[in-house]
Amino acid sequence: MSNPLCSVCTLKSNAASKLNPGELDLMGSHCAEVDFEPGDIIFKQNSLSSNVVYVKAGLVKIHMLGPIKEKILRIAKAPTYLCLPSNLGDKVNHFSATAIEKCSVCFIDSRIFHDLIHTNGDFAFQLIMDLSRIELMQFISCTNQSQKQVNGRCADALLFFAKDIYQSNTFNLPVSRNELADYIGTSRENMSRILADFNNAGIIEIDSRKITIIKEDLLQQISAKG
Amino acid sequence: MSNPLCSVCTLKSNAASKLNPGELDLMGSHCAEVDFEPGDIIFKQNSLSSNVVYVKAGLVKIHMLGPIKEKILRIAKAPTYLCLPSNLGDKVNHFSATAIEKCSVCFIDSRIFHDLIHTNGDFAFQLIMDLSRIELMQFISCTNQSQKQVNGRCADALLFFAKDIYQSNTFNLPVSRNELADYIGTSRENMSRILADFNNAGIIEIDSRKITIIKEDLLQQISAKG
DNA sequence: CGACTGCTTGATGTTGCTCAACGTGCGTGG
DNA sequence: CCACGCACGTTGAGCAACATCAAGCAGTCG
Repeated sequence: MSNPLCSVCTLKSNAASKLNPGELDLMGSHCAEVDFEPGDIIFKQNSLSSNVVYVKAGLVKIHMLGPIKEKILRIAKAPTYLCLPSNLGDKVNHFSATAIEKCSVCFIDSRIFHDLIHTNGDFAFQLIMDLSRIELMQFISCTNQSQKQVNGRCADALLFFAKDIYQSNTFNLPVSRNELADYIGTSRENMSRILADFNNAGIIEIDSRKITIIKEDLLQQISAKG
Repeated sequence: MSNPLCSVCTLKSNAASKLNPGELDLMGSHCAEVDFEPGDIIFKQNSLSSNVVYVKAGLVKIHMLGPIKEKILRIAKAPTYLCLPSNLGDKVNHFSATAIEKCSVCFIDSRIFHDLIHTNGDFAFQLIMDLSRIELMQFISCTNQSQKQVNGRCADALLFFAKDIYQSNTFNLPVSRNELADYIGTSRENMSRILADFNNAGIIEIDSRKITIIKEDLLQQISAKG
């Protein structure tokens, strides 16, 4: 844990780049930076929280306990704010966040954050834009999840990792099959089967957690057809 | 269509109640109020939009065209803002809104809205709170939808109408079976069957669109068990 | 070495989707 | 006015998709 100087931080959020030096210093003096290893819990559902969480670098999963089992709601890449929803709307976290790759995270006092929203309109506006964009993505993924069937959803997930996260058709899955299943809403066993099927069909190549997308067009088709 | 006086409006949003008289007049002068009948489209996916939409009174559905068919994302009761996500994040609507009961809707120039966010921190903060609360509800409903099976989801929907919308165990369904199916993510036929089953089991009573919940505890149980 | 975790595969059951047929009420146009 | 199409609702039968159960394998850690 360190007490960072936000003003010299090179990994500022869209919103934070609207702050002036004085405001950044204020934020820095009420802010703690922590590093996390894969698997480390950043914050947990139902715990009290008085911080806004900003992921400066790394990859995290947002997840919550559903009626049956764990559900991964979103896989979020830095830079992103995490705690806005549960924190500003309520005092207790309604979901958990866990690092799935090495992460650098800032915990910001939410009173300061609150004050900055009040005093800096550009900052507030950027936050609203970000929240809006996330809401829209949530809408789309919710629709896909409720209408596509599992191999369509699995194709979606693979393309998501390739395009949005790693910008490469070869990547190391940062999550286990079990987590992947929780993400696309199926069982661990099915997940395994589908990946095996894709592999056998020559659509992807699997070497444990290393995935290579061979026939991207086919994967796109599977994703589209549902 | 009328040119309303926002300052004397008795149905102000949480956010708008933070505005001062001058700001309200400014909003009023860039605002148009329109009434909608059930079934009327308020705005449509893929259409261009330069307005923020505020539902002053009534009930609306937010829906979008998925890979297979229509999906109802949210059923929203007044007062609520609708267009924030697609409008501030982008120029085109990424989903549609349709009245499902008589509605009174204000279309507000989004530039003015933008300006108000910049100049009035309380207003911006309220919007962020509202967006956060909606995002959280979206998370929960997404988890439920992906883990519960259909009759659990159907129970959820019935309880939602009874508790959140009508505050009564007897109510008139404002939507068709088809729409209800799109809402909980199943087929029209299944929807019909499940309602018939609930009816036969004495859990609810159906008279066309009039629903009476008889055994709420049982419905709660079905909802919880998934 | 044994216990454990993560992963895979096959066999078996269940859920719920699809298809098809049919009834109803409503509005339109002949 | 009736015939017709159309949206909505209901019901039954059959089947595909998917979950669950069960067993087994490889790698890892104490």
